Amino acid sequence: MLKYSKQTRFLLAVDCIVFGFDGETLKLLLIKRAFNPEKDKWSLMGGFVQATESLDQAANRILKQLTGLEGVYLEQMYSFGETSRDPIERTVSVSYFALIDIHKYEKQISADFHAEWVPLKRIPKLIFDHQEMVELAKKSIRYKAALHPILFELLPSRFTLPQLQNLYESVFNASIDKRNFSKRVLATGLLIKLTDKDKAGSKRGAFYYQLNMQKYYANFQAFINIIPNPDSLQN
Amino acid sequence: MLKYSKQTRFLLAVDCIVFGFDGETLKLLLIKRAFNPEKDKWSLMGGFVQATESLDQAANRILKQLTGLEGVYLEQMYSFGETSRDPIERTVSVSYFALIDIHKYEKQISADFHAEWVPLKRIPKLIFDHQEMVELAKKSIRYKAALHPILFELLPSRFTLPQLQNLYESVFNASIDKRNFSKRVLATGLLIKLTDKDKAGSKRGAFYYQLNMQKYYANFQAFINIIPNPDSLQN
DNA sequence: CGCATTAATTGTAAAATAAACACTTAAATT
DNA sequence: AATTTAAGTGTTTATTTTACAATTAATGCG
Repeated sequence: MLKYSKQTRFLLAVDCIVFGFDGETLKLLLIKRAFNPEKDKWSLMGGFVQATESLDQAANRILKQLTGLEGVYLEQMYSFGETSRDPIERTVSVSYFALIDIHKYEKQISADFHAEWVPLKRIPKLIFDHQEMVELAKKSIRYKAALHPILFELLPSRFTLPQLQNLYESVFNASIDKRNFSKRVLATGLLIKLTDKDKAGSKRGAFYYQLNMQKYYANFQAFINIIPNPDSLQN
Repeated sequence: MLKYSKQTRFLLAVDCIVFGFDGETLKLLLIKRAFNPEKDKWSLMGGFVQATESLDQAANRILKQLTGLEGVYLEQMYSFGETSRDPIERTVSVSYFALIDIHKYEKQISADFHAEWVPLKRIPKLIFDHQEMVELAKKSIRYKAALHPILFELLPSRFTLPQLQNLYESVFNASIDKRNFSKRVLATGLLIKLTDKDKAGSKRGAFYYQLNMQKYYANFQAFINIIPNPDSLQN
């Protein structure tokens, strides 16, 4: 078999920035690294790409190892290729961000992989350039969420408007007028109001909504402006 | 030195989708591949990442080889990692798109590298998955240009409003009302009207403008809406 | 030299969208 | 029954976007 024999070959890794939302707080899934180098330090979930799998397959495999979940919302973000980003051996990392419903497996996670949900506001020091990856991921979901309805991926199938607003406010680090917010969100036609309420958050209770999946998939690429002033994305 | 000894290593390539605009037509810079496999077939400009350079450095090096230019607008786009995208040996390609002022070196290009400017509407069959890269690049610049003033990178330092409008219309494959277009563009405050005219395109001549570089760099991240209906980005 | 041609330039009114703003209501608790 | 707490809801104003066509500058031709 013909080969490009003179060329250097590189280690390829995939790193996943996994976001979750518990109805109150935006969180990242981090692990205590189980092997050297940087054993026991906080890290994103990552792993080496195998010879037989594509990048997307690698990302999905790694995410499944971490969370047990398949079919998670996963999007390639950026490839990090500074020559000395891994002190042991040069490794190029293809980063992905994932948005998952935190409730779907709050438990199995930490048991199997020493993983933990950490509030985005209190991310510890991370290994290598993972800090930089997290920063870019925050920026990326803000950017994308300003234009597309991706944040629903973070919510359970039934959710309330106050929860949704809370999520948007967390992602954009802004407070939004609730009258205008509900107008905008409902105007998308993406939400179906259910007849029962979530009584957990208040005495009165808040009506549950669910996504109109038809419209959700149809309009996913469309621009949907939920955020008042997109200039908040500037950073 | 410690190594991740058990892991597979991969060839890493960089491929550049280079856009140019001659005042009339949007074009891509393509080359006739000089080596096997697929010798003499049309291809994007690419090359293998070297052991001592970062991904960005590789992209800049390759772009310089092709165009002789440095300091070109270059942005990492996406990493392609299907296992058999290169039939010879598995290669992961990190793609970049570049926006250049076509006039800066219309000539030296084709001489040195068998490169040619090809109208975007008439791209020939390309090797490997380069077709897919081009499609993604078209989509990416459309997306980005709808929100940020990147298209100025395609224009010479002095340009006219009709040229600029033509560029936007080419990128978005749409026609825009010229009164509304000039209002929007001028409202950004990014343009400085010069006192002389370009007499090439019409009898009356069109005034030259240049970028206010201060504002350009300051507002680059800001959202600038020049495109009437961003839903045209849906595809 | 005036006339015809061609593309550049410019403004306004109507419609749509976004922003600002506060009271009422449902349900649980005391 | 009264109190507490958060959910739910509408209107007015301001801003932005859209639709739409006549005038002007310069050239070349008769």
